[in-house]
Amino acid sequence: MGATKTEHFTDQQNQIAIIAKALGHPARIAIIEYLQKVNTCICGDIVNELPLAQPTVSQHLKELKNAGLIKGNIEGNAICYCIDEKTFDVLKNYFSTIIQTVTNQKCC
Amino acid sequence: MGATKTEHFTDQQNQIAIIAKALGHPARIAIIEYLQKVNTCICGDIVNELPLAQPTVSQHLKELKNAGLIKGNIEGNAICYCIDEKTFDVLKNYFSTIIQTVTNQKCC
DNA sequence: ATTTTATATCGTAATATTGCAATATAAAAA
DNA sequence: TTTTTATATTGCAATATTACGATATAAAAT
Repeated sequence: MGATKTEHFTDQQNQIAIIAKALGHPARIAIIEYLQKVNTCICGDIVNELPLAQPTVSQHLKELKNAGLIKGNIEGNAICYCIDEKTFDVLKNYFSTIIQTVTNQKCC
Repeated sequence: MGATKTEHFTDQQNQIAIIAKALGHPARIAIIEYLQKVNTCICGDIVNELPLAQPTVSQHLKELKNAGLIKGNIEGNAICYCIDEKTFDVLKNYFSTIIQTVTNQKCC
């Protein structure tokens, strides 16, 4: 026990959960908001924006990248990061569908 | 070390992270999808829908409720659960803004 | 009153996450 | 070529999450 029982759920359920989980930390939200604010890919500079040590930031960036929320291109000795909208679109559409279905719910 | 440094981030960043985190588990996504499917509040019945023991489901329901994603009303000896769209709206709008900002990004 | 049904809480083991110092890597600058 | 700069990886301690058996609670049914 202790580990998530992913095998009991559908691929789509697991995929949505993985994306949501990656966004489930304020440092990672702060990274996304920074990339949104500068509105371009950023080479370097992310570590200085956050109140966390460099290895910690690197780890958070890796998780966002694994979930498909950001893209990273090597650019010399720096790495250019930017938001990958496609994955945000997946989430947005998923939530939109839920909201639409539920809006006229005959509920308590 | 080990604990999330919430105090370094804004209230909004923490709030979005808390909601996303609550959705970051396939069992909780499955619960949301079940509530969406039946399209009404459900009294009882959720435990039988999931491949997890009753205390585990109860715990997941509590987390969804704490994050504001579902509402629960006591109805006799059962509890009626349903989706709380307001919180999904918060997320949807948040992601919509990100997507809009980023769509014309001059990126790598 | 007792039993059943639905749900919550407690305790705890297994596992995962968070954060960082130390170190590694690899390109750029000197 | 040495140093600097940017980032990743490793290893580990602190903490959090996941899952569930056992047990508690409380209303409904008998």
